[in-house]
Amino acid sequence: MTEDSPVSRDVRALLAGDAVEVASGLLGCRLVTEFNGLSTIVIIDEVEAYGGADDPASHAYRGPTDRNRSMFGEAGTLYVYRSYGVHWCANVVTGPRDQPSAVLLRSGTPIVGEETMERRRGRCDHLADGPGKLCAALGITGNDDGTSVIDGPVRLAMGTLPQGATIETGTRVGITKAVERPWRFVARITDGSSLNAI
DNA sequence: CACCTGATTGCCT
DNA sequence: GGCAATCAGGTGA
Repeated sequence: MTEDSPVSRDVRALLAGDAVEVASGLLGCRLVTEFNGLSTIVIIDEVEAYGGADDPASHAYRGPTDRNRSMFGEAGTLYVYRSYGVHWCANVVTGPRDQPSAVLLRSGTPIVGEETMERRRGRCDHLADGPGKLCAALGITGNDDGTSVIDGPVRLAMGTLPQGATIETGTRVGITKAVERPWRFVARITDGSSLNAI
């Protein structure tokens, strides 16, 4: 076991709580990848919280399966799943082991490696403003499922939102159960525009 | 083992 | 703004 750096200790502390508590704290944090020497970093600006047996909208609602196993791991585990048979979506697991709870990373503002993201996305706009797009831009795939955001290939780094940014809550997107819970968190600039607006 | 649905995206009208 | 694409996991027979 290696010693935590001050930064990773902060990340661990941040992820210790329940997903709903942790979610807004992830806004402003950096998501970092480096594959084949290509660095990419985004500022996380939209997330959603998912629970376990108490949350009918969660993949973990009915207990562990081959797909959702990572959600039952320790805080900081990455849960990557295939969406609509085409896209990858990434979550950061929070809270104690065997107590499923995770934050879906829905959107980010690119700050490093935009050129790499453009190539991976095959376009020059809307690089990471959606859960599937975010994974595509950062090169995150099912290979990264179960790895740690503390010391794995996909890392979380502490960060803050830009001056004047506010956090807006809303209902989760694309679900059909427990639709009323306000477990979606979006960072916005004071004029109401989204952080990643082109 | 067949059927159904989805924590989405991007193109078309 | 509407809708097709696309397929693996999950559910029920």
